[in-house]
Amino acid sequence: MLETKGDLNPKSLEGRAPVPFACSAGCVFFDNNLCRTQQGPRVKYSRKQAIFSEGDPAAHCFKVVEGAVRLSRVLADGHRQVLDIIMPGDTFGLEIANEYSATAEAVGDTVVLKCPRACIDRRSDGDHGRDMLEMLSRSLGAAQDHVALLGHQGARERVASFLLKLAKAQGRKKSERIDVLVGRQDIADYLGLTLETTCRVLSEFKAHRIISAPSRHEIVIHNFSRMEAIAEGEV
Amino acid sequence: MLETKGDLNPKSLEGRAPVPFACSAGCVFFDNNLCRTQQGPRVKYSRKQAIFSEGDPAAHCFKVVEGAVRLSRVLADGHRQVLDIIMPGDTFGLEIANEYSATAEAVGDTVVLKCPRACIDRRSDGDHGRDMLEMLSRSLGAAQDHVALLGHQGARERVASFLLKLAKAQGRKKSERIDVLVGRQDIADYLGLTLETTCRVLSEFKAHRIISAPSRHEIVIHNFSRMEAIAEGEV
DNA sequence: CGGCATGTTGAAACGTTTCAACGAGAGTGG
DNA sequence: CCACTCTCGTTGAAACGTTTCAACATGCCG
Repeated sequence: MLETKGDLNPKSLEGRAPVPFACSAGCVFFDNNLCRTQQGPRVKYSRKQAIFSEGDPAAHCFKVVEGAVRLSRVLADGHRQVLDIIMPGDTFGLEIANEYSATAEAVGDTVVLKCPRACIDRRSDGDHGRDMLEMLSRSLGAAQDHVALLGHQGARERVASFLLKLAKAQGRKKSERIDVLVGRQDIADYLGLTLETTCRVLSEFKAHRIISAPSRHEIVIHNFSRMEAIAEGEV
Repeated sequence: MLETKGDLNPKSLEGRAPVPFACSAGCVFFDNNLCRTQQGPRVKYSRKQAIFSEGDPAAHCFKVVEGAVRLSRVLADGHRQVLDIIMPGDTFGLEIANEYSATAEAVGDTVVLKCPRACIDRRSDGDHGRDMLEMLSRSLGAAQDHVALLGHQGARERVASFLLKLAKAQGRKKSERIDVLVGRQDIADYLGLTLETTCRVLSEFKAHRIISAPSRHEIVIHNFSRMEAIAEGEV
């Protein structure tokens, strides 16, 4: 069930190899407001399409503009671990090794910015260097949070944390609708749980009227502070 | 039971604030062979001493020269998660935020290199920029490996992976003695297990003659490939 | 030598996984 | 438009592994 991967948008800067990338002072890739300005070398991927696969030569790094990207790895035993769900504004695929260490796939229709790695290698100076450090640092922080979550938390805490993460990423305040971008299996693989356990916890939250689920892909958090308490382990 | 923290060595460069740091072209911090060359702004910490604590202003970043450093975080529920055990040659404490997001403590007597963050901010260019990216990238890779480990692995796999990680970090080949730098509780907190489970797994390995433990702080892996098989989940 | 931190082992309790069955929704073709 | 199928989600009951609680062993340092 492999899907074809690569650029959907033939007009991306990708093709013009010799001129590496407009990566000097004003490189849009490093503009944190980019998601709003909507300009730059945007590439579109459709639902479930692979952006790169584990082991591919790490030729570009990316920033999510719209949609979301699932970063995952398949373990020796066949299980899949979702390492991160990357939201608009965050970056992925910035590797120092020559190969990607994980697979990135679009979750729903997704727009990303693509920056050739040559640009990183040649011009990792000044503000760009700092920006890249910042991106990596943020990814590292997210990974460490993830470790802390998987280390000592039960199923309830994990699911609650995930919902709060989604709510925060989508800028939601109390009692607002959340778009659950990914399916239950993805949530489970991200949280290190089984699909069934994830489902049961969600049902439990529903039963306690902490959330409701108008549809498969939407969740409303009715009791935000309760949810935060659960995430903190205050059963 | 808080221990006093800070420099043991008053002669460290720490005090001479106005002259930021000899961080130009030849900055030793970025020399990957540094552990061998043994020169530079070395600071010594003794067993269990804090190098920095979660929330402290992130004024320096560090590289381990000798010994090992435990990076941990205390969660809301009081549990402690060990995020990483940092071995010679690897870096820690490189934050973009203004505060450290975890606590770093020396495991046994430890020598580290200390680089003021000002140096990072001002001179994150050229080769240094790349080196820093490389460090962060390596930390990120380690964190992602850790996530994968905690996500879908049982106690046996976790302990086996940890022992192999130690062996690798110490450059051991088959059937050599490993220095278990940290205590059982640290191993447990790193692996997201309880002290008892960790202990039981170790005992099981001993019973199967895969390892032996001459002392509390030493382990010999007798059957390396068996250990690797266990780490991969091939029970 | 005592005293305390650390490590080890046992048995019961607990939570998650597994296996299995069923339900609901989306897309397809008749 | 309906019936079909396929994927995805939901729920139940038993099996499994880890945690918890408790007791005991060992090693280290005063």
